[in-house]
Amino acid sequence: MSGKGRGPDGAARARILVEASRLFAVRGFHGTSTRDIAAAVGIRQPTLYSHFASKHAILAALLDADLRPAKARVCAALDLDGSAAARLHALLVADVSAILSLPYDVRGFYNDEVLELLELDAQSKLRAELHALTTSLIGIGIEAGEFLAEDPAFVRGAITGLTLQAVSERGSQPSPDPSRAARRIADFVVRALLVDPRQLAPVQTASAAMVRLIAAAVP
Amino acid sequence: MSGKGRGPDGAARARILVEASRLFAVRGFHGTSTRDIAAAVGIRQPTLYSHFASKHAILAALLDADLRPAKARVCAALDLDGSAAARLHALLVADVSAILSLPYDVRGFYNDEVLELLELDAQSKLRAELHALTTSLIGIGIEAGEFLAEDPAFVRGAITGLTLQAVSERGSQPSPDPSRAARRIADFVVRALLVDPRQLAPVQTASAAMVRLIAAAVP
DNA sequence: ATTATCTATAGATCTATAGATAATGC
DNA sequence: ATTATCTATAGATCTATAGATAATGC
Repeated sequence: MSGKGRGPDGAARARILVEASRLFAVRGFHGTSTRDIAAAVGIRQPTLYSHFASKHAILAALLDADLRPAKARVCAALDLDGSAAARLHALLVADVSAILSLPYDVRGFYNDEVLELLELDAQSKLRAELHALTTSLIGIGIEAGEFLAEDPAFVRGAITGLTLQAVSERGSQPSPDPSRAARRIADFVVRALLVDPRQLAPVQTASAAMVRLIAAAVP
Repeated sequence: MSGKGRGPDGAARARILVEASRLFAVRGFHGTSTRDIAAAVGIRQPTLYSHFASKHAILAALLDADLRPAKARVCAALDLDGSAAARLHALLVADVSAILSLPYDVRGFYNDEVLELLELDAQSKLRAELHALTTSLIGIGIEAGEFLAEDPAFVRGAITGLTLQAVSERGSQPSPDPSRAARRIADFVVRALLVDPRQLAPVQTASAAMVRLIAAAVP
């Protein structure tokens, strides 16, 4: 299985994605060469092109692995019955848990700069949809009088920062207890938004069941 | 003054920093070539090297312009008398106002990846000191019973995310009203941390005078 | 005389392709 | 027979240096 041997189908591709995500996280997309990725995987540089059409295609595959399930989750949260606070809480728990459980180091994904690459139009559009759907859920909470009237885009910035912090602490290993870090973030955000912070406990209770529904909605 | 003319002393250097910051923000450090920077400034690529020893030196100068005053501010906030809540609030107002007033697009600065470059050891160390000082102020507030016992590093992640959001909304133009956005961020963070959210109003009052003291402490 | 700018270019990358080789499956 | 891997390399960059030129200051 060493030397010029072939690995099982798809295994090389999976390893390329894992190692590329780590390198992109530490040095950035442009700061990582295809030689760097190949060296981390233990293959020669041109062999990457048997698995991906281009370096951009590696990044696109990584972004899709993050964004596609995220879109399914936010759509599920918007379709649920219940208060906006409970749904936002459940969405955050499900989102952060899922991100911390990915086999990839996602620190490099939350960098708008990489999406500016023209070759990533589809991922850029998906990210914009995600942002719009998330802010609409925050807006529903504001209109219902559950949340303080903060700018939803501003709140989303805080969520992104908290998520990145959790992802950075985890480093490149999947988190041992993703849901603990996820609940902490969800609690922090919802408590900061609630008009009446004493509602946090009932919101947490309602959220728990919703988390499972949201997770089940991901293909 | 066009063609092969010389500009006033230091003007070219200042323009290089402004344009480089915009390009680094949009495409990242490694995604921006020295040709790109020169083209944005309107000079030839090798002329950059009359003003900076290397491409890294441009980034180092930009990071210093952000980090050095930030360190002076956090030291000033730690030296002030008063509650941790008021001092943290004032520090956030002063910090975010200063960042939004810089002539640079700082979106690319908050990317840990660029600091991994070995040539930026000094800036990396300065950033680490800043983080330690900020988290110590949060820790003081927790020990005093003013703040909920959130992990300070986690709170710092939220602050970073909120700041980046404000910086992204501003784009590459200095903000018309930096202190408004700054107060919004400070209010959000302090309200989320306070054990008793009704303390926000007195904290805001105490903060206002402190903001001036912190700003005056920057060389 | 000084120096900011220019042209020209060395030397080191980096992405991607072409075609050979060897391991597996039928 | 298929295909994952390899070696070799084309062609396009990219950073930085060398040395010429022209604008300013004394």
